[in-house]
Amino acid sequence: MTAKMLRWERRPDERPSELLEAALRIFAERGYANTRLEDIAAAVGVTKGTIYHYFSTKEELLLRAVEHYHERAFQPLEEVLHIKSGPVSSVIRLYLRRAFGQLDSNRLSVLTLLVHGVAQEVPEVFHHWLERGPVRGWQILAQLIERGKASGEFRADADSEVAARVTMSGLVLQLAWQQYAVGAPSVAIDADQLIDSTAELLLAGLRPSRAATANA
Amino acid sequence: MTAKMLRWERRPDERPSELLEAALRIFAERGYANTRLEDIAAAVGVTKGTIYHYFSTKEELLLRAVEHYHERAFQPLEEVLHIKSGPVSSVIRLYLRRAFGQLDSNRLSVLTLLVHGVAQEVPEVFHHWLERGPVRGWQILAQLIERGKASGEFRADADSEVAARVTMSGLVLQLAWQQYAVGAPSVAIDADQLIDSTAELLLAGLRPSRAATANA
DNA sequence: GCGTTAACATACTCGCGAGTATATTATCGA
DNA sequence: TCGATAATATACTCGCGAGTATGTTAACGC
Repeated sequence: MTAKMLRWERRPDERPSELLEAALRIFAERGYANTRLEDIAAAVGVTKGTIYHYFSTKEELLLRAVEHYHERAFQPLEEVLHIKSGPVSSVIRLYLRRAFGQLDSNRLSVLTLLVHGVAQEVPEVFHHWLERGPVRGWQILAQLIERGKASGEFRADADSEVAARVTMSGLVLQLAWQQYAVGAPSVAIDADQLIDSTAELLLAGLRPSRAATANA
Repeated sequence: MTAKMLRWERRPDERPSELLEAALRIFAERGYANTRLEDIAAAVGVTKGTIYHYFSTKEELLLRAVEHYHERAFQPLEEVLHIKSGPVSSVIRLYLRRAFGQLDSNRLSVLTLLVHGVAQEVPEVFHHWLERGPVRGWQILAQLIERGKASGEFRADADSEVAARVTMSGLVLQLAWQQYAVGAPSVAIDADQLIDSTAELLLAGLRPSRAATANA
């Protein structure tokens, strides 16, 4: 047994992302203002000073944490744009399930609440999140709808921009609120039902009516 | 000219609502954490001590301010449930316009961002807002959709719960984000187009398909 | 092995704002 | 008109946590 044990390690490469992930998690749990940098440091096993070695301010830490999350989150989503076979409806169903299904929607919800919380305090973070997150999200869906319009699968007079926006943000908000289902029972709903029903409603709204088809 | 002018008035009846309205406005502008009670007091022409004469804590002030807003906001919305003539579609269009149209959606957006900001700090306020605001909002719409299903105007297999939820929260979030259109230009959109297109998309999604009608 | 320095820790400052204790004064009732 | 007291102002406390200044040590290059 070594009398003098190694008390801490140098981890210049892993530290930053360790800190970013802990930061996002704890910020989301307790809120930005209620989280002390010491808490984040402790969660990683270091102290506050270390944070300031890598990040200049609490605000920057948050911004970088959000960036760090978006980097990974959007890869599987943008993939669906490469699917060219089969009806667009199926691609849309797949897209919505990938974006909001499974466990990761948990993080997404929590991040949504977090950034809204700092919208007035740190608007830059909120803007950044808006552009890299939701806007990208609905632009992908809008593209898919446009494709369906071009192929005749969807009504030509459908407003794809609005349809994409409302669908995506509706799901985002509903799922975010699920975090608070305890304490507000009337908010709770099954996530899969929410996603699937929404997809079907959207597709039904986009499908050409019989009348319009007859005209063509 | 009176040598000794009246420097302040006693207004035991008006003060509370004056304070509540100023509080909601300033909280929304600057965020809950960034707002000092002294600022709210100053906006009304009093000092911090006066606030503590009427409200026991900053948290209570926020809660009461949200309540105070909801009291007035939902009256015109619940009225539409009494409209029994004409197609349900028209009632739904009217409802969405009343809920989100005009200037008051401004307040609604700002309030939405505000309460999300305190979701982790002061969950009670958030829960309260959720139940009295959004939940009530989508329950009204769900009722209308159910009525349309009963009358055969809408598809019998439509998921009115999910349709109402996603439509309402989608609009809420989109309109809330409009507050930040400056600084994030790709978010900006015309509010009326947003509301009208959403209404048409929803109604198109609810209308029976020709096939289903033929079966009946 | 042995400086050197980057990666950490430790110990402070410092301002801010919620809450409180206390002083002042407007106004009502008798 | 004169207490009495509710409505307001004033002046403080006090804890908290971001940021900083300065130590300490792990690990790499030579």
